[in-house]
Parts: sequence; structure tokens; C-alpha cells
Amino acid sequence: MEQNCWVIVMSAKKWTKIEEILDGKKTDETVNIRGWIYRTRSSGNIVFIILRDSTGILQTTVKRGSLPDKEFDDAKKALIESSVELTGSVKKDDRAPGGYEIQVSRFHVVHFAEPFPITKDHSEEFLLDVRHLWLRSQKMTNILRVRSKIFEASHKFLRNHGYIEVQPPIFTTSGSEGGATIFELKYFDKKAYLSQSWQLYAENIIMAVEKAYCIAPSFRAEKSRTPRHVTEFWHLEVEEAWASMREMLTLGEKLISHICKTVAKECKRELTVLGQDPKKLEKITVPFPEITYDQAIQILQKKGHPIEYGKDLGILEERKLVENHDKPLVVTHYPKEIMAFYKKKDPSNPRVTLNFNIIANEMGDEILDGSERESDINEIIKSLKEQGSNPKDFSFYLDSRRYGSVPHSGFGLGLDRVVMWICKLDTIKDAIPFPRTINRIYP
RNA sequence: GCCGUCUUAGCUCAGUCUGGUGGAGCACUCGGCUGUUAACCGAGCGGUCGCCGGUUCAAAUCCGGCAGACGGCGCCA
Repeated sequence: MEQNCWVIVMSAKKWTKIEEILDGKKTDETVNIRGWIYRTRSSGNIVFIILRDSTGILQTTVKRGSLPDKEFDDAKKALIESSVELTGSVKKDDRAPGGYEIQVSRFHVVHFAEPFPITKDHSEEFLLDVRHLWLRSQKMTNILRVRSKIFEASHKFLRNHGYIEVQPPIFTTSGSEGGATIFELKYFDKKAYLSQSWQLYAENIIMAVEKAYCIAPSFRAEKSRTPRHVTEFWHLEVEEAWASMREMLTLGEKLISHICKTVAKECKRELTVLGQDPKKLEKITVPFPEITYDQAIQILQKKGHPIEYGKDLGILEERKLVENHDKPLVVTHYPKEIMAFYKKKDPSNPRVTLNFNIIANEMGDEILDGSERESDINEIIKSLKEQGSNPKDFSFYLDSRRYGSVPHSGFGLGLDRVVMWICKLDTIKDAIPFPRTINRIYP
């Protein structure tokens, strides 16, 4: 009964965020705060409890005699991650981490936590096993904030430029990147597949709305064991009728630049904690340096890196190319034979396609991939047959070339890789809250 | 798909080379401490040494097989 009254009284109170206290806005005031125990230490008749909320961490001191004995005893025995509500006086104190502390006069444990599995010694693998709990860490919280801002900036930018957000299906009947890497599942008594890309739908959608985009998960059953691959990733895709390769490339560069500048401006604190310098991101301005595939091969050979014309650029080549760059690098006009069927041949050089890749500086991996699309239905059917696909499975897609086909272009941006790049993460697994990889689908 | 490494307490690891009663730190429990900084001091709790087989008087340790995980490359965003 007594406890219920306390809850009612507490819930009527105003709650102060830890951030406000650390900013010095509440010094010498009495405040109510609530959160989770981040660290706790006791020494006889004083307990130091570092409390965490969504905005930061703050030391609180609980002294016997300054509050009811039962509350002192509760404070002493509450384990890490217990949830608490407390009242106390804010004091500036250099002995406290962050420079401020609360001297507690009331202490209410909302829930006594069981021993928290994450302690000071842990491996990357273990943290993935308990990812649902590790999300509470300062590192993951900061990443989630930056990630949210990247998504927000992307939506705003594209909408401001007149693109319509159109949601694609996730259940599909055919892939776009070749059959080997697609997830198959039972769809009642039929086979279905998880979407690898919205592109085949997008090329129809633009015949209606002209400028379209989506942000949706894409699924790839690639057995990739690298720090840059997850099987479920968030894909930002843009498709536009009448647009040339050059127009799409320019849009992609502007989008990336806009994301960087927005995050640099609005997530300064998070970036700094994560080890990224916001000033570096502010300097990601358009245009980006640009080379053709042919030039890339020449540069690599000149640097003494063994590669032959016609071989796709791997991570080692891409890293070499962006060495000492402070902006992403654009590579265009890859050989036709290593490109997907829908990429348009360059009329002035049929050996290559009108495509572009954007490689992130420092990280050295592809984040954006785009092209002008092949508009000749016979060329597409020929390419589909060459890659072993049955054109009949792509009938709805081919309709986009049957009824008023127009030149058009588009690109895909790997948002998780953008998060990884901007937050300077060692692995893409930390860029997404619950990563799915070749061996992990839990939690 | 190719190559490499690893598997011992809830977590992080030593111990394996050179076979002989399974260890440390953290976490947790109990005790001590009125200013700690992932506090400290003392005690306690905690194990099918990944699994199966072999060698041996004796295997965490040596040999064979299997499984799982991690890392690098390829494929891709």
C-alpha cells in the first residue's frame, strides 16, 4: 500500500533529464530523476550510484541518514540495471564524473534487476548473444541516434527534391541479382522469395510517378563472412523516369553529402563519443572525385597492384583507390560482362555500361551503386537468357518496356554501410540493432 | 565457396609444448569500510575442460574423427 502511494506521488512529479543536469541547468535545485543503475559502489554508510537515462549518466550519492533507512538499504543492495526513481539536490562537484552529482533524499527501486550478464570482460561474440541488453550501452545508444538521423535526413532530402516514397513488396516471385543469393520460403502452397531489391517494381512505378524512392529491407542469401555484410540490410533505392546516368549520379552525391552535413550538425556529441570528427563530415561536399573503371585499373597497376582489365574491383582494390581520400570516390563505366542485366550499354563504348559506384573513403567499400537502365526489351531478354533466367519469370518487369518505355536511371544506397562509415564502426553488425548474418538470426 | 584460428566456471582468460588431485580476475552471496571513479580488504559459491573414439597405470593436455563459433578473401549494398 505504502509503495503504491509512492508510485502515484512520483508519477505526478516533473522528471529532469540527466543531460539538463550535466549542462549545468539545474545546479543547487532539487530534482526528480529516473533511470537505470549504470554502476554502483558502496563504502559503509555511503553508496555511489551512477544512474543512466536516455540522455547520459550521472553520479548520485546516497548517505545513510539523508533518507529513510529502508531506502538506503535498497540503494545498497540494488544491482546494476535496476530501475529507480529518486529525488535529490544537484551539486557541482569535481569528484563526480561529469562534474555534477545528486545528493539523494528519496530513493525508490522500481525493479530490482537480476545479476546483469554483461560485465567488464566480454567478447564481440558474447555481446551479440546478448545484443538486446547491449543496446543499453553508451556506444549502441549513440549509434542508434545517428542511424535515426541518417534515415530522417534521407527521407527529408528526397521528399524535398520531389521524390515520392513508394513501398515495395517484401514477398516476391523473382530476384534481380541472380538466383544463387535469394532466400526461398513457403508461401501457402507456392514458392516465394524475400526481396533483394525493389528495382523491378520501381521501373514500373516510375511510369506513374516519375520520381520514386523507398527505404526498405533487402535480403541476400550470400554466404559472405565479412565485416561489411548482413543478410538483411536497409536499402535506400531511387528510380527516376527520363533521368540520365549523370543526373542520378549527381543526386546520389548530393544525398550522401546532405546526410553527412546533417549528422555533423545535429549529432555532434554522439559522433565525438564514437570517435568521428564532425568537421570531417562537414567537408564531404559535392562533387566527389570521379574516375572511370579504365582509369581505376590504370591507377592500380601504376601503384603496383596486380589486376587485369575485366576483373571486378574487390575490397583490396577499392581500399587502394581511396587511400588518402577525404571524400568518397566515384567509379563509372564498368565492363558490361561483370554488370547485372538491367544496366544500359554505353552507346559510345559498348564494352562498358552507364553505371557508377560510390566507394566510401577510409572504409573503402561500396555504399552506392547505380546506373542508367537498359530500355531495349530485346537486349534485356538476351541478357536474362545469358544469365540463365527465364524471361517469363520477369514478365511483369518486361511490361515496363512494352507500354511507353522511357530512358530512366536509378541507384541503391546501403544505409547500414553509411551508418558504419559515418560512425567509424569496425563492423556493419554494430550499425543495425539486431544484425542478421550467415550464422546469426537471434536475438 | 576458399583459407586460417579457436572451443576450460555466468563472463574474460591461464593451464596443453613436457600427461600425474582443474586455476585466476570479474560477476554473485556474506562480512568490513562515510567520497568512490569499471573502488578496496577478507571469506564463500561456482566446472560433463565442445562431442565421440583411441593410446596410456593415468588425458583439459598426446592421436583420429565430428560439431559449433570467430576472423580474412570472394560474391555484393
